[in-house]
Amino acid sequence: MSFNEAFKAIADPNRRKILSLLKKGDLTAGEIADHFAMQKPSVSHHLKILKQADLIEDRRVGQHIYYSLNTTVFQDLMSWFYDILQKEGEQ
Amino acid sequence: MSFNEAFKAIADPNRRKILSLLKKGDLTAGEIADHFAMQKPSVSHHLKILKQADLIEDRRVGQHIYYSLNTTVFQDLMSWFYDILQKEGEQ
DNA sequence: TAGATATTTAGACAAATTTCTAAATATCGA
DNA sequence: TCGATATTTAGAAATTTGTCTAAATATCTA
Repeated sequence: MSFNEAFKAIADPNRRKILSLLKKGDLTAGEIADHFAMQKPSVSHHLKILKQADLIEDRRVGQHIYYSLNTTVFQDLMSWFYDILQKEGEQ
Repeated sequence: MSFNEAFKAIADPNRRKILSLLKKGDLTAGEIADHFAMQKPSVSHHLKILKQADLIEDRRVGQHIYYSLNTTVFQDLMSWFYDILQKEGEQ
């Protein structure tokens, strides 16, 4: 179910940028928002979509909510690409 | 420019299905449309989006237009995934 | 050249998406 | 407990997307 959600999630350049930021380490919602021109509620919305697609996880630490990459779904997406690129007979 | 277009193109499940069909071999627009419940102009629209994203190519043979995969852009998309999955220090 | 077949283009419309502002919720620290 | 800070939720507006029908274009064959 989250396979299609994940593909839709990464279709947005802002969300791909969020994923790239999180690759370097966990960040709070506010720290992520600092990298964008859009308002915080908009960033929050993108975070929600990434979370629903299981591409990121969150944990609250006091007032802050930390976001981190969840790489397991990425593997599934990669598999789809591998499958497309594989030649007939190689599968 | 077509990097973002490609990510958007593969976000749609019907378009991913078209790509999977073409993996097995080239098909005409009509043959592709036969695999879907939607009308031919809708399929044609999806083919146009995939073509603009450089994910497929077309060539006319008489009345038919054959579509085929263009795998070069897939490599670029894969690279993005690789980069996300790579751990810090491994890059 | 006329009719049939294959496909795309045009234009309309509903649904989904992206962004915003305002308000709500959660937590901290004095 | 109160005010400040961090973040999300709600709801509205503009844009984009996916699909349809009708019409146009291209090619083949008799």
